[in-house]
Amino acid sequence: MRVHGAPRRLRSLPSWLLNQAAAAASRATAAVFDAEGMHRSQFAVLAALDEFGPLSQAALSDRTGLDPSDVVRWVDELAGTGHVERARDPSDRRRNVISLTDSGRERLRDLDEKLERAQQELLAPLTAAQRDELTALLQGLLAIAD
Amino acid sequence: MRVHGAPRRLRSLPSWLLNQAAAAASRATAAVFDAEGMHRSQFAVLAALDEFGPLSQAALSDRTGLDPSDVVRWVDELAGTGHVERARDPSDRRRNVISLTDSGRERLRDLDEKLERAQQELLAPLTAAQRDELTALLQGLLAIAD
DNA sequence: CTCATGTCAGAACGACTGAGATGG
DNA sequence: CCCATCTCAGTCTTTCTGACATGA
Repeated sequence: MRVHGAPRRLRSLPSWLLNQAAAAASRATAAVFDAEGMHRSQFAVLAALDEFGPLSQAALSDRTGLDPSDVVRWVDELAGTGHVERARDPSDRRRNVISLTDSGRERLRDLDEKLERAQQELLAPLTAAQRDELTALLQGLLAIAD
Repeated sequence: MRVHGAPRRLRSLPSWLLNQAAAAASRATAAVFDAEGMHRSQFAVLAALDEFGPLSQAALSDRTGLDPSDVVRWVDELAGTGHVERARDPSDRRRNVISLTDSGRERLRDLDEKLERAQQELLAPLTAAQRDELTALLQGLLAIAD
């Protein structure tokens, strides 16, 4: 993508810059996920399960921001590849309890490393201090505390 | 969207933060474009024409980052609403010369105002200094000089 | 009855691909 | 002949909507 010659109106507009930067970020991480035969959203699901333990699909939707109907599909795939397990919650039989398998945990560690390298690549034009600052500002914008 | 309870792995990952922030930015500006019956990409086209004067569609694609085949459609619509004019370039008859009409220039000023308000809303959690810093960091990330 | 949860099919959208027509 | 430009049709992806079944 050519952005170097963009009009000032665009290149000084935060919403446009965020969209361009997100596109660059997607390109940077796509290679990782493609190589692993895995999808971004699946990584989000694995991350949520690793941090919070077994969760219902509704809780997974809340934690990841994924649409509930999409959680169905990603969990289907992750269950198919053995990275998570789906079980009925005995205490509330509407719910599925999704839990991480050892294989899922391994895959997550794999992805951590490779994603870290992708971040370095994406953020290459920035100094270490600037990277931290950008991260902090984005967290602030999204009202997320780190 | 619920991001407040996202796993640390996600909420400290710049590529994820950029995607979430871009989604928030799209939501903030969608209201403006919808109300004006106009699309983001049309704004980008108008902005490029206003800053650089009449351009071929290929040049518009370069300036805006839009796909050439999408430029066709947006210019179609903008010509239909009278905001731009399409003329054959006499010096190279493969090319269309797209130029902004007075009506297009007016619309652009309209959008400037309303988009500015949308930015304020989007960036509300940040101080003025932080907003400038975020803008500068994103420009740096995209290797854009302001 | 109501609400929450999970499931499914498909709509809507945006970004892109490939092929063809025209002309330099 | 090769390349640039524009156009069109259609794919691919992601996200979301609406309807439904099950169960609290």
